[in-house]
Amino acid sequence: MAFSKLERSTAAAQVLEALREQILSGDIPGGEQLRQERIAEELGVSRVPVREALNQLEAEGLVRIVSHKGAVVTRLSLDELREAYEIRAQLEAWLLRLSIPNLAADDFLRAEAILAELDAAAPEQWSDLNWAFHVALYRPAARPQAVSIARKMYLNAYRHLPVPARVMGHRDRMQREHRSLLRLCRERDVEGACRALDAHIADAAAGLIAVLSSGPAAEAAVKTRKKKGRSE
Amino acid sequence: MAFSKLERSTAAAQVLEALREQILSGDIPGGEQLRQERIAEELGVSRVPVREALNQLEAEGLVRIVSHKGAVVTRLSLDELREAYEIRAQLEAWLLRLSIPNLAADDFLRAEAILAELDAAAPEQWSDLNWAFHVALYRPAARPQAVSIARKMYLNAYRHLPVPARVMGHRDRMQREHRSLLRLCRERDVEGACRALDAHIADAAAGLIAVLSSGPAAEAAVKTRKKKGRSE
DNA sequence: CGATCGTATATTGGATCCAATCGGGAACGC
DNA sequence: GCGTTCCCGATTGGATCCAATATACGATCG
Repeated sequence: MAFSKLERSTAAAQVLEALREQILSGDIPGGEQLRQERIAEELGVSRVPVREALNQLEAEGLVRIVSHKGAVVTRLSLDELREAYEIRAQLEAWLLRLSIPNLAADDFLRAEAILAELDAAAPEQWSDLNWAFHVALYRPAARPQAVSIARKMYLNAYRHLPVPARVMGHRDRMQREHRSLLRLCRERDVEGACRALDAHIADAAAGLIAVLSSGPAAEAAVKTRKKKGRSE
Repeated sequence: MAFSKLERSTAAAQVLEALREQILSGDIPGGEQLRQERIAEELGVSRVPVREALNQLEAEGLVRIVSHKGAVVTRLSLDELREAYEIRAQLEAWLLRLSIPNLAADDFLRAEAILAELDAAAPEQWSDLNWAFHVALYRPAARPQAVSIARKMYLNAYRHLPVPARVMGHRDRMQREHRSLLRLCRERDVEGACRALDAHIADAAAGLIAVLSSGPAAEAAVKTRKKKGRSE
């Protein structure tokens, strides 16, 4: 079995965590059917906590449940992906605008530390570190709900990027954009920083959409894997 | 029992719908403990679908579940309420900006019909109609996720407005603001309309916050009711 | 030969039963 | 008198069992 029986709080919470992790990482690709029985036995619990977790995931928009048919991992259309990035751009630009005047030396240090970490990190960590960098810049804005929404949009889009496209990805370019964004924040150039942030997000969107629309081959490869069974 | 056994899809979905309705309408006030047993017998189902519904509500942020202690209806702090309105303002201004150039005669007609309906409607319908008006203006933007987020923020804030404050509320003022906003949209005055919308939302926020911070009496009255039991 | 209806099976939805945990109160000791 | 400990009731979490429903396959009839 692929999972180890963790010992923490409730079984439902563990199942939720495990499933969410696997969905957001792309380990379980969009379109995949989630069978309660299989998940239950893989995690060593009964179907009840699995169902509770699935319900929660549905409310989070990560799976879609149809009565008596089961749960399927959702997949965002190109339009939905575009919109997710647009929403991020709107919210994060606003956050940055609020934040820049109050960014402290501490914040800059942490942001730089994250960038340094990102330079050396393995691809699986890029997503989290990238987001950590963004959030570091928004801390003084003190708008947790907005950050949470933006994060949700970020993760929900990122999982659609096929794994091969992540490693060969545009990390250098991203890092350049990060560093110039950080510089603009240091100079308290609100308008410049917001423009840079907007461009940065638009860039990421364009990259994802380019991969998805030009290379349906990769998508197909991911889809076929679901048929073979993922029980190893 | 307060609920009639509806016959539709699954029991869990019915419970979810019923609970969400009651929470968003303010019928079940924030801070209230939700006992599975009671809800189950009131709706004539077992505790299982109730738990599934509660899990979903937790993911929606309407209740908070603590292990082995139960579910409590969440209550937003003043800061959180302020932020919810700010997020609405950001997203809806963006939506309006996208929308105005493409608003058709049809849209204006529908918006006006909603305003007319609002003039005559009972207080319980104000919330839905108010939102329907806003959404009518955003239709050409074709950004369903953003609308959905804004709606969630709207509903989540509105349920905190004590019922007495709703009826004596500022409907006339709201309607004036609605009509001038609509006029600006007709004139394709993007900047003016966005300013008006921003002011409109800020107004609503100020009203709610004024009621909540000046009149903790009403809040206390609501809280005490929870002790008496709501079984009628 | 094809379409349609029925049945059989797999899978989900729900109910009941049991276990784990929390809260409060009583008994005990200091 | 006050604090501590232990136990009991209440409530939630989880497992097993049963019911309902959808899908697939095959039989029957036109």
